[in-house]
Amino acid sequence: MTTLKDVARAVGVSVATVSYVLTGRGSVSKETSVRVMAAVKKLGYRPNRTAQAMRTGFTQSIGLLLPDLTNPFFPQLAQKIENAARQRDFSVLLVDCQSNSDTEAEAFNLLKQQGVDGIIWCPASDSAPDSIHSVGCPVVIIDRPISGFDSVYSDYYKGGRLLGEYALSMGHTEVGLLSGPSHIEGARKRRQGFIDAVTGSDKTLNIVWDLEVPFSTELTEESLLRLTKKDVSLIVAADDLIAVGAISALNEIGLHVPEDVSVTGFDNIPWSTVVTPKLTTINQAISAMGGEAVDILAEKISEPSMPIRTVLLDVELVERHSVKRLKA
Amino acid sequence: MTTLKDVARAVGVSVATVSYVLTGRGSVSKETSVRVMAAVKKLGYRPNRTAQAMRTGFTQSIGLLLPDLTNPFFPQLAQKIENAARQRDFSVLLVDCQSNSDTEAEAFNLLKQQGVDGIIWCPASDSAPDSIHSVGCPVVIIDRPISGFDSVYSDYYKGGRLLGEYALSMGHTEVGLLSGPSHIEGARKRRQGFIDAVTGSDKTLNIVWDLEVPFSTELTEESLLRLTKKDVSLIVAADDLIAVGAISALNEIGLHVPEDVSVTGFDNIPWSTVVTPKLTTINQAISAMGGEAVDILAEKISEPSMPIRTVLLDVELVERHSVKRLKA
DNA sequence: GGCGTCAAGTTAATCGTTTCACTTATTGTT
DNA sequence: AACAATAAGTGAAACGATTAACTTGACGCC
Repeated sequence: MTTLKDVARAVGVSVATVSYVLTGRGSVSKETSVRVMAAVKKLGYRPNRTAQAMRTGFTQSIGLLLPDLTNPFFPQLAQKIENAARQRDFSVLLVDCQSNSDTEAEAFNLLKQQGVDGIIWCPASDSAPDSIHSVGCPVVIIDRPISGFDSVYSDYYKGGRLLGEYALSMGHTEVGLLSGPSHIEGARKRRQGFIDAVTGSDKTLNIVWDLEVPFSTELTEESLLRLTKKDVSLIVAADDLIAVGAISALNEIGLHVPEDVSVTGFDNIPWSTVVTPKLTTINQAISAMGGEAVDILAEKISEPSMPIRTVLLDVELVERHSVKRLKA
Repeated sequence: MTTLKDVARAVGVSVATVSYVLTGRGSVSKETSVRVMAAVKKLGYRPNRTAQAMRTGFTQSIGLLLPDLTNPFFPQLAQKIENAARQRDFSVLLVDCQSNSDTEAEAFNLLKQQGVDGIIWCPASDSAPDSIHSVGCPVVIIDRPISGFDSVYSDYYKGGRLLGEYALSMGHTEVGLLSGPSHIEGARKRRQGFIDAVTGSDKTLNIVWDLEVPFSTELTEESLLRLTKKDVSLIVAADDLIAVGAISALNEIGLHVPEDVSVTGFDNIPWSTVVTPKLTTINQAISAMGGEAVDILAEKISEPSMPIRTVLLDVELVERHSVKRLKA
């Protein structure tokens, strides 16, 4: 590795001068400046980030703490975040805690130890571990809001409403809910949005059952059993993973989607276009989510006194082929 | 952040002594050792990795350079690698180059600058950029071998053969190949394995067409056109993504899998069980791949003179429902 | 001519560890 | 009793950058 010293020696000036040229801070003549830059280029010098970090306290890296990369929602997010971060000259330290809350709590200590300048965190549940309070760097929360932190997430409530209005408009009257984990606010909001949209004096939609299942293609025993009763015309799943699991389970018992029963999802993950039938779902602005998170974090890093912000991203219904129209 | 100095002051010894206790290197009495450990615990001291890196030259972090996280094969791998690395007390710096070779080349400079101790790299193509030669840390290549580097990848050739033998055993005689990019060795090997298994004096299988398509669900115009000709009973796709794309395209033109035409994949990504029909494919030992890669890299980091190794992982056919038996 | 001002550099301290070289006290050996 | 060997610990240099404080010389102004 070439160091400042090497460059300084090559040009015949002190390391301070080279540093001043590079940071553009001191007062250096145009001529030396040019000579320094030439040497920098020639030697392929790049500042040692470790040494910079030692001196400045900033590592130019951020932590990305995710619950589970095998949930296809997260890789997309991770890609966007990594790219946005790199554009701003930040590296990304990845931690996948596999939805284990102990690992998650320990991750904060780990990231702190590595000296990250900030953390983008998608919580595995609705609460923050104690370790977050001693982390000493900005944290922005993504996808699953926790109060007291900067956060960026989609308008789940609106998504739920959109689905409710759609169900109504397609003439469904008997529906089953495969709600996500109630300890996750996003899941609760989706459910509430749907319920608020379909209940009221003049509404005719009947929620026949409402079951809590994890965000996974593996449904619970109870919900699997419920599917066999054929007492609903539409199943509203809390996310696409659940929807896909439901479609599989329905096929297994000889029920076709959407002919026999309709299904909706949430998230618009890539899977939703490869299953049969293609899934009607709610699209989240993942790219914007990643970009916003990085923007906010970067701002907070350079200006820690910034007030806490919450950015709510708009969602939209994407209609595909998993819902049957019952009446005109 | 608590520093060594704080601990030293609390105990009433020099920083050197504390450091010796922590690293277990110097000669320290049992008693002081105990007192130091107590203070470390009480103050919640953790060595500053940046400072350690400055002194030792090791950052305890590795780079993970991937082509594209939206290909569902990679998140699985990334998760395994991150976990294996963390177990060994390494952090993971993620770079997703989105299959852009300039970004990929620049990533090596970036990772070098961040001071990673080693790099796990899945190349976007068959060749290494120049920047890799000046990176100055071990690199292990994963999934897509390049000669001259430590590498771990699956036995693609065997996978191809397995598929060929299976095709034969199921009585298919007219098959079409959706081969992957010919600039990727893994794709060439799969194809060759298949061809070697089905050609020979006593073999009756006929390769009607053989088209090159990218590793993606988006097929090329040419291959789409070919699908409409209905001149094959089996389509052998170079990976699951292509297989899924083919199934979609076939459905679009009113052909059913496997009744009208059979399809096989390769990789056994999670998608392969959610499509209809579930995909018959080749399973790769992803967890082992990640684990081995980290093991080899860690060894090479602590002992750079280790000889170059190649580990070939076994694959297996997983039979699901996308291939129809033509004759007993 | 003396003084202040400014530009262009340099010197050296600093960040938190690790580790080499050193000191001091204690023990063992003859 | 003298001396070496060892245990237990300290002091300070080093890693590579940034930056405050300082030096030097040139210039302008009265």
